[in-house]
Amino acid sequence: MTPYVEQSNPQLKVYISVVHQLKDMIQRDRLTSGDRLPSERELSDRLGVGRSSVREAFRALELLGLIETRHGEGTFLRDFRDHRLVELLGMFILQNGQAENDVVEMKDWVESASFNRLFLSGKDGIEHLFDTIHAGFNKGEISTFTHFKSKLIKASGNRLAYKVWLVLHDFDTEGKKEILPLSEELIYDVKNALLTGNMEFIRAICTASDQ
Amino acid sequence: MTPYVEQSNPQLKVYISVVHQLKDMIQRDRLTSGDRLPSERELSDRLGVGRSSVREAFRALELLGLIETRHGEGTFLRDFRDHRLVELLGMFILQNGQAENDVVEMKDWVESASFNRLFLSGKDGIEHLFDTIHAGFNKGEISTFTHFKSKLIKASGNRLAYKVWLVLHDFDTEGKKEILPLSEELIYDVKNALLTGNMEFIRAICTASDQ
DNA sequence: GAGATTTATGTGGTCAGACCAATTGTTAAA
DNA sequence: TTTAACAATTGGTCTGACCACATAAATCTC
Repeated sequence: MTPYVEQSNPQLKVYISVVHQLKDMIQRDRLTSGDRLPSERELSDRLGVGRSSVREAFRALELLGLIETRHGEGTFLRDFRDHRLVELLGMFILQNGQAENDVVEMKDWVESASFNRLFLSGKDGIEHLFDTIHAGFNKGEISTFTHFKSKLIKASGNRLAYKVWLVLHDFDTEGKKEILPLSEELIYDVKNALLTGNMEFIRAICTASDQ
Repeated sequence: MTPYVEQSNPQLKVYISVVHQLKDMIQRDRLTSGDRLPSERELSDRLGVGRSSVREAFRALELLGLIETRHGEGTFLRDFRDHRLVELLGMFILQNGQAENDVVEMKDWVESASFNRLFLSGKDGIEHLFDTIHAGFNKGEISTFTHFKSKLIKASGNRLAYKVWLVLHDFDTEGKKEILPLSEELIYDVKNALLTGNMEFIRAICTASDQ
């Protein structure tokens, strides 16, 4: 009926504005990963909003992996590179009767492209990478072919691709178990294939391991 | 009905478990975009948790753009394409250009692999596909190169890859505009390249259009 | 009876307060 | 000095209250 005075931003929810103010605060104060954010109660007080609204903003950012909360300690900023956007998106994209073939194929694509990227990165990088992988293998930290492969993909340098691969892999390997044992010899073969650009060999190995 | 039995993992926060149960519910009930989710109060009751915990889960998913809440109406599932990945990335993550490079590169991978898949599908499929594309072009339905490209990727057959491409493309083209005009000749050239397996040509075109 | 108006109900939006649990710093005791 | 008990701070969760918005039902008006 009577047109009432509209507020500055009628649609904007409080928790959204808190998110934005947090972003501004982070930029203004040059906060980086590990830095502590104000407590929920202090922020609630300072911004003049209810604590529940602050929590809604915090929980949203926490689910995204942008902040980390420790009970009794406080809320801390995380490395933004550790965001969980891909996982969350994948959680809802990869749901309704997703064709398994699509997932497997896409995973193959990411793997192939990652290996190719690794090959293009040059000899030195590969040598150094396999030094650490060998060390990990000897210490028993890397014991499965899948783990070995994930190290390679991660090391290939595209963080996004690695995250996507992890999600696809999780979805793809529901209830499956590792069948291909990892040996020093296998690692050596893959290394040689990467050095020489023998991508077919690597694909063959991966195909054999992905049952 | 059956009250939710408290989960075994005591560390798991309530709102996280709500997120997972929402995912399961969506999956189980085959909910798709536009469908309504239970109200906060009903969910709170059904899951045996406080309404504030349900809200924390809802707010997180809302910030991601996976759900939509309408005051007085309820909470609805959104199309995954309405995700807020772009804004969130821009707000917090896009500090180093690396993240952006990752997106561009990964998009390239998906495109290349899709085109290759199309090539492998054989002559008949490509001919038929371009019949409909030509029709769409003449009717003005397909007027940009990007739209043309998206048709190809979608037609390549991997629905998941298409979804992923849409997300990546959204991010990649933030604030950019189409610069490559779509012509009948260009369509013809791409078709020939697909028929002959001239992937380099297609990549060159795409690279030229993706500024 | 048809249309407009009011009411009731359901829903999200927000806040305040209470209580618990975990952590840390301070104080008191040994 | 070391250790134990305590207090303060902080996140985790629930409950209840109230408002704003939307829709369906009941009511009124013509």
